[in-house]
Amino acid sequence: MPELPEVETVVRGLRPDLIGKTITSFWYDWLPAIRTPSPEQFEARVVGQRVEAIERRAKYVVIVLEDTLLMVHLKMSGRLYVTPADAQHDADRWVHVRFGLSTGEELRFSDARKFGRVYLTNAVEQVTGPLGPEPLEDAFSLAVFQSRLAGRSRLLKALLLDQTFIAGVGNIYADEALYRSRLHPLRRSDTLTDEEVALLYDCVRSALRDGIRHEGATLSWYRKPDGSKGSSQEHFDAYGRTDLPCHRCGTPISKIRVAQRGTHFCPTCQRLPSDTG
DNA sequence: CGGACAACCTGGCGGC
DNA sequence: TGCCGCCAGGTTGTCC
Repeated sequence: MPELPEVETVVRGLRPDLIGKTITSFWYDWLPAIRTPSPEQFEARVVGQRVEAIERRAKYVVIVLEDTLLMVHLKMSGRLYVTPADAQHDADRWVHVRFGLSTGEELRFSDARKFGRVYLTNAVEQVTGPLGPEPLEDAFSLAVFQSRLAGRSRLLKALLLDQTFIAGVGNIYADEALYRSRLHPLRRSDTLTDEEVALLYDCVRSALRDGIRHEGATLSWYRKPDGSKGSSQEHFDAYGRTDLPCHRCGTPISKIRVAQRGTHFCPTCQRLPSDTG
Protein backbone atom coordinates (compact mmCIF):
# COMPACT_ATOMS: atom_id res chain seq x y z
CA MET A 1 0.00 0.00 0.00
CA PRO A 2 1.88 2.83 1.37
CA GLU A 3 4.44 4.84 -0.45
CA LEU A 4 6.30 7.88 0.81
CA PRO A 5 3.21 10.14 1.15
CA GLU A 6 1.19 7.49 2.95
CA VAL A 7 4.02 6.57 5.33
CA GLU A 8 4.72 10.25 6.00
CA THR A 9 1.04 10.74 6.84
CA VAL A 10 1.12 7.76 9.21
CA VAL A 11 4.21 9.17 10.93
CA ARG A 12 2.66 12.61 11.34
CA GLY A 13 -0.55 11.12 12.70
CA LEU A 14 1.22 8.86 15.18
CA ARG A 15 3.36 11.58 16.75
CA PRO A 16 0.67 13.19 18.93
CA ASP A 17 -0.71 9.77 19.85
CA LEU A 18 2.54 8.14 20.83
CA ILE A 19 5.39 10.47 21.72
CA GLY A 20 6.16 10.52 25.43
CA LYS A 21 4.35 7.26 26.18
CA THR A 22 6.12 4.17 27.48
CA ILE A 23 5.79 0.65 26.10
CA THR A 24 4.71 -1.74 28.84
CA SER A 25 4.06 -4.98 26.98
CA PHE A 26 4.63 -6.81 23.70
CA TRP A 27 2.35 -9.35 21.99
CA TYR A 28 2.30 -11.01 18.59
CA ASP A 29 0.50 -13.85 16.84
CA TRP A 30 2.42 -14.07 13.55
CA LEU A 31 6.05 -14.94 13.98
CA PRO A 32 7.26 -13.93 10.50
CA ALA A 33 6.15 -10.34 11.25
CA ILE A 34 8.84 -10.17 13.95
CA ARG A 35 11.74 -9.84 11.59
CA THR A 36 14.53 -9.11 14.05
CA PRO A 37 15.52 -9.80 16.78
CA SER A 38 13.86 -12.92 18.22
CA PRO A 39 10.50 -12.33 19.94
CA GLU A 40 12.15 -12.91 23.33
CA GLN A 41 14.83 -10.33 22.61
CA PHE A 42 12.23 -8.03 21.11
CA GLU A 43 10.14 -8.04 24.26
CA ALA A 44 13.13 -7.62 26.54
CA ARG A 45 14.47 -4.66 24.60
CA VAL A 46 11.19 -2.83 23.98
CA VAL A 47 9.35 -3.05 27.29
CA GLY A 48 10.02 -0.05 29.53
CA GLN A 49 11.15 2.13 26.63
CA ARG A 50 9.65 5.58 26.15
CA VAL A 51 8.86 6.91 22.68
CA GLU A 52 11.05 9.93 22.01
CA ALA A 53 10.35 10.67 18.35
CA ILE A 54 8.82 9.22 15.20
CA GLU A 55 10.46 9.58 11.82
CA ARG A 56 10.34 8.16 8.31
CA ARG A 57 13.07 6.74 6.11
CA ALA A 58 11.97 5.66 2.63
CA LYS A 59 8.79 3.66 3.31
CA TYR A 60 9.81 2.67 6.83
CA VAL A 61 8.30 4.11 10.00
CA VAL A 62 11.09 4.72 12.51
CA ILE A 63 9.96 4.98 16.14
CA VAL A 64 12.83 6.34 18.22
CA LEU A 65 12.89 4.77 21.68
CA GLU A 66 15.29 5.62 24.48
CA ASP A 67 17.75 2.83 23.73
CA THR A 68 16.73 1.43 20.36
CA LEU A 69 14.82 2.06 17.14
CA LEU A 70 11.51 0.33 16.49
CA MET A 71 11.05 0.13 12.73
CA VAL A 72 7.97 -0.94 10.80
CA HIS A 73 7.47 -1.60 7.11
CA LEU A 74 3.79 -1.64 6.16
CA LYS A 75 4.35 -3.29 2.76
CA MET A 76 1.03 -3.63 0.94
CA SER A 77 -1.68 -3.74 3.59
CA GLY A 78 -0.10 -2.82 6.91
CA ARG A 79 -1.62 -0.31 9.33
CA LEU A 80 -0.19 1.29 12.46
CA TYR A 81 -2.32 3.09 15.02
CA VAL A 82 -2.90 3.78 18.71
CA THR A 83 -6.17 2.69 20.27
CA PRO A 84 -7.63 2.02 23.72
CA ALA A 85 -6.52 -1.45 24.80
CA ASP A 86 -10.08 -2.46 25.59
CA ALA A 87 -10.93 -2.16 21.91
CA GLN A 88 -9.53 -5.65 21.46
CA HIS A 89 -12.57 -7.26 19.99
CA ASP A 90 -13.54 -4.74 17.36
CA ALA A 91 -13.66 -5.17 13.61
CA ASP A 92 -9.92 -5.30 12.96
CA ARG A 93 -9.27 -9.02 12.45
CA TRP A 94 -5.76 -8.47 11.18
CA VAL A 95 -3.84 -7.23 14.23
CA HIS A 96 -0.59 -9.23 14.49
CA VAL A 97 1.51 -7.14 16.87
CA ARG A 98 0.48 -5.08 19.89
CA PHE A 99 2.58 -2.81 22.09
CA GLY A 100 0.85 -2.02 25.37
CA LEU A 101 1.32 1.59 26.49
CA SER A 102 1.57 3.24 29.90
CA THR A 103 -1.69 5.09 29.19
CA GLY A 104 -3.74 1.92 28.91
CA GLU A 105 -3.79 2.25 25.14
CA GLU A 106 -1.92 0.07 22.67
CA LEU A 107 0.06 0.60 19.51
CA ARG A 108 -1.21 -1.88 16.95
CA PHE A 109 0.29 -3.30 13.83
CA SER A 110 -2.43 -4.74 11.63
CA ASP A 111 -1.79 -6.40 8.28
CA ALA A 112 -4.27 -8.38 6.20
CA ARG A 113 -1.69 -9.65 3.72
CA LYS A 114 0.97 -10.46 6.30
CA PHE A 115 3.78 -8.91 4.26
CA GLY A 116 4.60 -6.19 6.78
CA ARG A 117 7.47 -6.52 9.26
CA VAL A 118 8.67 -5.00 12.53
CA TYR A 119 12.31 -4.61 13.53
CA LEU A 120 14.42 -3.44 16.44
CA THR A 121 17.80 -2.02 15.56
CA ASN A 122 20.37 0.52 16.58
CA ALA A 123 21.02 1.61 13.00
CA VAL A 124 18.38 2.27 10.35
CA GLU A 125 20.65 1.14 7.49
CA GLN A 126 21.04 -2.25 9.12
CA VAL A 127 17.36 -2.85 8.41
CA THR A 128 16.92 -0.99 5.15
CA GLY A 129 20.14 -1.84 3.40
CA PRO A 130 21.44 0.72 0.92
CA LEU A 131 18.85 3.36 0.05
CA GLY A 132 18.79 6.29 -2.32
CA PRO A 133 18.29 9.86 -1.09
CA GLU A 134 15.07 11.21 0.38
CA PRO A 135 13.49 13.01 -2.59
CA LEU A 136 11.92 15.80 -0.54
CA GLU A 137 14.97 16.73 1.49
CA ASP A 138 16.98 19.81 0.57
CA ALA A 139 20.07 17.66 0.10
CA PHE A 140 18.38 16.01 -2.86
CA SER A 141 19.26 18.68 -5.39
CA LEU A 142 18.95 18.54 -9.15
CA ALA A 143 22.72 18.07 -9.25
CA VAL A 144 22.41 14.99 -7.05
CA PHE A 145 19.68 13.60 -9.29
CA GLN A 146 21.80 14.22 -12.39
CA SER A 147 24.84 12.55 -10.90
CA ARG A 148 22.84 9.50 -9.85
CA LEU A 149 21.58 9.12 -13.40
CA ALA A 150 25.03 9.25 -14.92
CA GLY A 151 26.33 6.16 -16.63
CA ARG A 152 23.18 4.08 -16.36
CA SER A 153 20.48 3.07 -18.74
CA ARG A 154 17.22 2.03 -17.16
CA LEU A 155 13.55 2.15 -17.99
CA LEU A 156 12.24 5.26 -16.24
CA LYS A 157 9.48 3.36 -14.48
CA ALA A 158 11.92 0.78 -13.12
CA LEU A 159 14.34 3.50 -12.09
CA LEU A 160 11.76 5.42 -10.07
CA LEU A 161 10.68 2.23 -8.31
CA ASP A 162 14.28 1.38 -7.38
CA GLN A 163 14.66 2.25 -3.69
CA THR A 164 18.43 2.38 -4.01
CA PHE A 165 18.04 5.11 -6.63
CA ILE A 166 15.45 7.28 -4.86
CA ALA A 167 13.82 6.29 -1.58
CA GLY A 168 10.06 6.21 -1.18
CA VAL A 169 8.57 6.25 -4.68
CA GLY A 170 6.19 3.36 -5.38
CA ASN A 171 3.91 2.34 -8.20
CA ILE A 172 1.33 5.10 -7.78
CA TYR A 173 3.64 8.08 -7.54
CA ALA A 174 5.97 6.72 -10.21
CA ASP A 175 3.07 6.78 -12.66
CA GLU A 176 1.91 10.19 -11.44
CA ALA A 177 5.40 11.69 -11.69
CA LEU A 178 5.90 10.35 -15.21
CA TYR A 179 2.50 11.67 -16.28
CA ARG A 180 3.38 15.12 -14.98
CA SER A 181 6.70 15.06 -16.78
CA ARG A 182 5.12 13.80 -20.04
CA LEU A 183 7.80 11.13 -20.17
CA HIS A 184 6.95 7.59 -21.31
CA PRO A 185 7.47 4.90 -18.65
CA LEU A 186 9.47 2.80 -21.14
CA ARG A 187 11.82 5.66 -21.93
CA ARG A 188 15.48 4.87 -21.23
CA SER A 189 17.08 7.06 -18.58
CA ASP A 190 20.17 7.76 -20.70
CA THR A 191 18.10 9.26 -23.55
CA LEU A 192 16.80 12.22 -21.54
CA THR A 193 17.82 15.75 -22.44
CA ASP A 194 19.02 18.03 -19.66
CA GLU A 195 15.65 19.74 -19.73
CA GLU A 196 13.82 16.43 -19.36
CA VAL A 197 16.01 15.41 -16.42
CA ALA A 198 15.21 18.69 -14.67
CA LEU A 199 11.52 18.24 -15.44
CA LEU A 200 11.46 14.71 -14.08
CA TYR A 201 13.25 15.85 -10.95
CA ASP A 202 10.59 18.52 -10.34
CA CYS A 203 7.70 16.18 -11.16
CA VAL A 204 8.83 13.42 -8.79
CA ARG A 205 9.01 15.94 -5.98
CA SER A 206 5.73 17.67 -6.76
CA ALA A 207 3.85 14.37 -7.11
CA LEU A 208 5.10 13.26 -3.69
CA ARG A 209 4.45 16.64 -2.08
CA ASP A 210 0.89 16.69 -3.40
CA GLY A 211 0.40 13.13 -2.13
CA ILE A 212 1.38 14.28 1.36
CA ARG A 213 -0.82 17.36 1.06
CA HIS A 214 -3.79 15.06 0.38
CA GLU A 215 -2.75 12.82 3.27
CA GLY A 216 -2.01 9.79 1.13
CA ALA A 217 -4.07 7.62 -1.17
CA THR A 218 -6.68 5.23 0.19
CA LEU A 219 -7.24 2.55 -2.45
CA SER A 220 -8.28 -0.31 -0.20
CA TRP A 221 -6.24 -0.90 2.93
CA TYR A 222 -4.48 2.34 3.73
CA ARG A 223 -5.85 4.47 6.54
CA LYS A 224 -4.45 7.37 8.47
CA PRO A 225 -3.68 6.48 12.09
CA ASP A 226 -7.01 8.02 13.14
CA GLY A 227 -8.80 5.57 10.84
CA SER A 228 -9.88 8.08 8.23
CA LYS A 229 -9.03 7.89 4.52
CA GLY A 230 -6.56 9.96 2.57
CA SER A 231 -7.78 11.83 -0.48
CA SER A 232 -4.75 11.63 -2.77
CA GLN A 233 -6.53 9.07 -4.98
CA GLU A 234 -9.09 11.73 -5.88
CA HIS A 235 -6.35 13.72 -7.59
CA PHE A 236 -4.64 11.05 -9.70
CA ASP A 237 -4.03 11.80 -13.36
CA ALA A 238 -2.71 8.39 -14.38
CA TYR A 239 -2.73 5.70 -11.70
CA GLY A 240 -5.90 3.60 -11.80
CA ARG A 241 -7.43 5.69 -14.60
CA THR A 242 -7.27 3.05 -17.34
CA ASP A 243 -9.54 4.00 -20.28
CA LEU A 244 -10.57 7.26 -18.60
CA PRO A 245 -9.83 10.49 -20.48
CA CYS A 246 -6.46 12.15 -19.96
CA HIS A 247 -6.91 15.32 -17.92
CA ARG A 248 -4.77 17.20 -20.46
CA CYS A 249 -5.86 15.92 -23.86
CA GLY A 250 -8.80 13.57 -23.42
CA THR A 251 -7.04 10.49 -24.84
CA PRO A 252 -7.96 7.34 -22.90
CA ILE A 253 -5.26 6.42 -20.38
CA SER A 254 -3.38 3.24 -21.32
CA LYS A 255 -2.34 0.47 -18.98
CA ILE A 256 0.69 -1.67 -19.75
CA ARG A 257 3.10 -3.84 -17.83
CA VAL A 258 6.50 -2.32 -17.01
CA ALA A 259 8.94 -3.78 -14.51
CA GLN A 260 6.23 -6.31 -13.64
CA ARG A 261 3.97 -3.54 -12.43
CA GLY A 262 0.72 -2.16 -13.80
CA THR A 263 1.70 1.11 -15.45
CA HIS A 264 -0.70 3.88 -16.45
CA PHE A 265 0.13 6.66 -18.88
CA CYS A 266 -1.31 8.90 -21.59
CA PRO A 267 -0.25 7.55 -25.00
CA THR A 268 -0.64 11.03 -26.51
CA CYS A 269 1.10 13.18 -23.91
CA GLN A 270 3.78 10.65 -23.01
CA ARG A 271 5.39 9.64 -26.29
CA LEU A 272 8.52 7.64 -26.89
CA PRO A 273 10.90 9.41 -29.29
CA SER A 274 10.38 6.53 -31.73
CA ASP A 275 6.62 7.07 -31.72
CA THR A 276 5.54 8.82 -34.88
CA GLY A 277 2.06 9.22 -33.58
C1' DC B 1 24.50 -4.03 -14.93
C1' DG B 2 19.56 -4.59 -16.29
C1' DG B 3 15.51 -7.07 -16.38
C1' DA B 4 12.17 -11.04 -15.91
C1' DC B 5 10.01 -13.83 -12.68
C1' DA B 6 8.65 -16.25 -8.55
C1' DA B 7 7.69 -15.99 -3.82
C1' DC B 8 5.76 -14.16 0.32
C1' DC B 9 -0.02 -13.80 1.79
C1' DT B 10 -4.92 -12.55 1.79
C1' DG B 11 -8.89 -10.06 0.23
C1' DG B 12 -11.74 -7.96 -3.24
C1' DC B 13 -13.71 -7.85 -7.57
C1' DG B 14 -15.33 -9.09 -12.24
C1' DG B 15 -16.96 -12.77 -15.02
C1' DC B 16 -19.58 -16.80 -15.77
C1' DT C 1 -25.53 -16.94 -5.01
C1' DG C 2 -21.21 -19.47 -5.71
C1' DC C 3 -16.90 -20.53 -7.60
C1' DC C 4 -12.72 -19.17 -10.09
C1' DG C 5 -9.25 -16.60 -11.88
C1' DC C 6 -7.02 -12.40 -11.65
C1' DC C 7 -5.37 -8.28 -9.55
C1' DA C 8 -3.22 -5.52 -5.82
C1' DG C 9 0.26 0.15 -2.85
C1' DG C 10 6.40 -3.78 -1.79
C1' DT C 11 10.65 -6.23 -1.38
C1' DT C 12 13.95 -9.98 -2.03
C1' DG C 13 16.34 -13.62 -4.17
C1' DT C 14 17.34 -16.33 -8.35
C1' DC C 15 18.33 -16.77 -12.99
C1' DC C 16 19.64 -15.28 -17.69
